Amino acid sequence: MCGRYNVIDDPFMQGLMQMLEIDASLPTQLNIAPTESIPVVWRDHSGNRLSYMRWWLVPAWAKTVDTRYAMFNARSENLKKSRVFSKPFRKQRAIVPASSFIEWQQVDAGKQAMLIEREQAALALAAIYEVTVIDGQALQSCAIVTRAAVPEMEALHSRMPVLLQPSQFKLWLDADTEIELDFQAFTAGLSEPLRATPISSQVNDSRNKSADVIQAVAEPETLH
DNA sequence: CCAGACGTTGTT
DNA sequence: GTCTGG
DNA sequence: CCAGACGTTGTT
DNA sequence: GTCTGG
Repeated sequence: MCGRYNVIDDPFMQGLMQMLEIDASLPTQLNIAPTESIPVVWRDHSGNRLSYMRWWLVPAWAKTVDTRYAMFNARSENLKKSRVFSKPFRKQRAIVPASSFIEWQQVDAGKQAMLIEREQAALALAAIYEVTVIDGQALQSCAIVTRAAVPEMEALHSRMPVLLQPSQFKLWLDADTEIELDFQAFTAGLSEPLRATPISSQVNDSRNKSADVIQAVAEPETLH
């Protein structure tokens, strides 16, 4: 999973942007949902670049934008064989900077939203992007790559976004490098603990962009 | 060879 | 139940 | 991802 | 763009 996340303009995010060699800060965006426009770091011959892309990948051949298929995530296990994902996986890999992401944990009472974050750093989510000509206009769109949850997170949810370490940034963004399905980040354990905080159900409504959406409703738990 | 169709995730 | 919008 | 809307015919 | 069918 990874169907909702946050960007917060704080020192952790600024530090991540610096590591990504992007000379810009990202404005705070809370409760970002699929189909919204999100900041994405990708690489071309001139170096790393920042673009805003539609968070819902549009296939290269599509003539229109639609949401019939769930393309805001891309399973890492399927990147190579999928007709939609194979070219982006080979040549169009990207990083989505995130302060935290949201998981809904199934509990007896229903679903509890959990905010997942690192304690002392922002997150680099692995992504792929595509460029599609729609009505004569080039549209950039992207999907966040997912993987099986690490054991520490399984109780919360069975899937999670692929988290990249700074040492992997260059390799992942380099279009000339071939990445295989056994890429470390698809299967690695946690390099640092994650913190999971139960938050208000106000986050459920993607139209709610107020600070209330990251309000804790119980004590955080450290996953390690 | 060309024509024409094709795309997905997470959850139950 | 299924599709659309954010 | 979740929330919220969604339907039809025959007739004027 | 890439695969399948003829």
